[in-house]
Amino acid sequence: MRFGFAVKILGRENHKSHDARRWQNNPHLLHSIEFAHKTFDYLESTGISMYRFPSDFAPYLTHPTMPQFHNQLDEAKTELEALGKRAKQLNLRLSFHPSQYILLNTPSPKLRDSSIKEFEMQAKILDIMGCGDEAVVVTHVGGVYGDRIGSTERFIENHKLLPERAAARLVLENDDVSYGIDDTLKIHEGTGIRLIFDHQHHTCFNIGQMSHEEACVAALRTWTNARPKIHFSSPRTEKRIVKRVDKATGKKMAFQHDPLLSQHADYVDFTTFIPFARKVKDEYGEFDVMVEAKSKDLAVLKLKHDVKGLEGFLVE
DNA sequence: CGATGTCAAGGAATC
DNA sequence: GATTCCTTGACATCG
Repeated sequence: MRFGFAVKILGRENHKSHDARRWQNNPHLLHSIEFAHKTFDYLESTGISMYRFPSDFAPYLTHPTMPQFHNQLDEAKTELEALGKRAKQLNLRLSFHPSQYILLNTPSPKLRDSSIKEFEMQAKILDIMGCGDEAVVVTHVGGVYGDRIGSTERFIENHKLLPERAAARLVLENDDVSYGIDDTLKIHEGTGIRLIFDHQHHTCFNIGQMSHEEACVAALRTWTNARPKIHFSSPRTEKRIVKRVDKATGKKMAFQHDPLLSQHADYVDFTTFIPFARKVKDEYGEFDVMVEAKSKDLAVLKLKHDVKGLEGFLVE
């Protein structure tokens, strides 16, 4: 079992995950790759073996009005290959997760096509790096557009438009408001797409009768060519004070929010994780865990510590 | 240097 | 049809 986190390292100060400068300053994938080597240094020194790249790792790579950025994969080919070689040496499992604006099931052909381009490019980065089938690009089903059934079917239809390499990398995750495991399983039947089970999302949105363990095992069984992976996080339970601009006065006001199931806690509640993971492992076998906690890598290190030496857990 | 505004992008709820 | 929230960090500019 591997544990990983997304994008940002909290355990090091002044660490950048990618070249985030604005387009006026000509950011480039080559700079992001240098940062990624630093990230890999950290993964190596802490023993973390799974990592998700930032979605804008290659800045403006598919931006419709900025063609000057569109050749970055060619321009950084050698460096990407070297980065991939190093990932292999470190036995790292890598992934991407495009942003909320990338939507395969949109009714807009324009947005659909630009989304497909984005999936294709992120898959291509992993291809150039020489990553195996375990390195995936994660997406959600997308919007409802007033018609859940139609929008689900449109995902299946639009999936056929993906270039072969993009389709091979793309995997589908259940979300917390619109499309649950029942929906993603249906889409799997129609497309063969592999499924990520998100434990917290299943807590938020589960219109069927499946338990977390049942739903998870069903998702894991869609992986035929690589070890499956799940997302795990715990809901935030404490109340939270946020500051927002009050429209009437223009002043910043403090608002108190109730705890929300969909918000991520700083760390993972291992008293939930351990029995869940045990059951799933008994039923299915080995899988990896992407930790989506606010404390990122620190939460991974704590969870690894929490399960270390426990019967049934072989932490890689 | 600290504070504040801004960033490519969509969807859903509300009126 | 227009507006606001969602939500996050870091870049970039302003005073």
